[in-house]
Amino acid sequence: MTTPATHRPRRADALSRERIVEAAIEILDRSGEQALTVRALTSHLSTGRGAIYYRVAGMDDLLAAAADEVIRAVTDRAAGDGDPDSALRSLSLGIFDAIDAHPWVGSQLAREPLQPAVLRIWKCIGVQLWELGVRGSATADAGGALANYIFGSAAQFAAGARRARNQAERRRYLDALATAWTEQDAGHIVREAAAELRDHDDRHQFLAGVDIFLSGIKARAK
Amino acid sequence: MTTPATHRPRRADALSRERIVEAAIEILDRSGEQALTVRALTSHLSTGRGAIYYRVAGMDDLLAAAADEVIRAVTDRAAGDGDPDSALRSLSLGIFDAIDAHPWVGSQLAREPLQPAVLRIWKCIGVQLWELGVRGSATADAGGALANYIFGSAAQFAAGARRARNQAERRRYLDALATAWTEQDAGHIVREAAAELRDHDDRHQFLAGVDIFLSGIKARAK
DNA sequence: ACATGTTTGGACCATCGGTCCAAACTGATC
DNA sequence: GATCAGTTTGGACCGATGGTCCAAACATGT
Repeated sequence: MTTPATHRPRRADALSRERIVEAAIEILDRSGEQALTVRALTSHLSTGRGAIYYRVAGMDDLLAAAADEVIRAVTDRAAGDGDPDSALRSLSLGIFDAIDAHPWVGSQLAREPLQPAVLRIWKCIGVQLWELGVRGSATADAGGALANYIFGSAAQFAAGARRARNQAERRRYLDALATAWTEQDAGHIVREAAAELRDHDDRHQFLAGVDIFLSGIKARAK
Repeated sequence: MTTPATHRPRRADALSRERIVEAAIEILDRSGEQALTVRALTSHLSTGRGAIYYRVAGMDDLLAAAADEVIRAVTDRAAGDGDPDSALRSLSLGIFDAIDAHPWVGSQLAREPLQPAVLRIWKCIGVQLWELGVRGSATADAGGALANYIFGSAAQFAAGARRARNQAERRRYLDALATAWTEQDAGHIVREAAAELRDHDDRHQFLAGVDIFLSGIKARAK
């Protein structure tokens, strides 16, 4: 009576959720977040809107899936790294680099706590914290701290990267930040910090933050 | 020849940037981010679109101004608090509470690094770190760590608050998070953490994160 | 060959942010 | 008090968006 669902391609290169997500990532990487529209997808895949909404619940779903695709590669890679300390560091760095390569992931991570990519990161952190000997409610505290630090940095760096693709623009951006910082208040105190800010390295600063966090965990564990 | 610009109201309750921002905050608080449209503003202020774009550069400008309005109140209040440690704590808590009351601020903070509200927070943190004895490049590291932690938490909690206005929904949300966490992997390790997650208090966890960072900063200062 | 239920493409809708411009208004000037 | 110049304002308009819907096109099991 009923035909059980078997695979039934319609075109030579049949559409699939994977292919759609893949195309979405391509568009996001090439032209940024605001360029990922359902229309851009349809023309890129040379199909119609219905075909896409048949596989994907909507824009949110698509973005979440794309981010998860990128993040999964990172967490899978970082899972096996030696001691928990360096595992957490390499996980963090992996996420940082992934966002550096795909800025849109940064904004996406900060947008929605329940999305797969976020859960993935949470779990990865949770496991390493356990290895580190963190137990009980301290797990949620420490995990939340590190995860939220990562997400916050992700969003900020992503916005920075989006704004300043090349080195010159980046320079101008940091100058603007430092200037805005000083001119708002002539206090001598902020001066030095602003100067410091001017030539700092995002990647280095990010890792320093992770270390601060790890130090804090250990200091409180005693 | 030319008439120098004096104040020249057109209606009894003349429009002004302040009044527009105020109205925007009202809409955001009452109906959430997605409800703040230029059209909603015009009808709320019973005016036309041009009148708004005359005072405000666009949606981004408006959101940044609204967030700054909320954040300024917090930083002003926290500026005078005793020792740097408790000043940083009360600043963080102030931001947390502000976001609890105005969830949209959370998403906004994570969106754009150069916006006034973010600079305000950065400066506030920078000053207290100086008081704490942090100098040189450590300032940018520590400040960035704390600031990005705050922004990340802000966005995550904001998304949570948006999703779960009442207690029942909140309950369901945390359950979903814990369940998603466990079912993805049967590993015994994650179980405990997930259970812990189920009945945690956002505010408490947030403050714990701040303390972790403060511990870390002090541990590394030695 | 035929019937069946699945895939697909594109027309359509409401709505958005933003631009533009002519009318309405104000205060200064003659 | 009439005129004028510059400032504010309201709303028509535009292109584009996300999402819904449905009839045609199709592979498959009978």
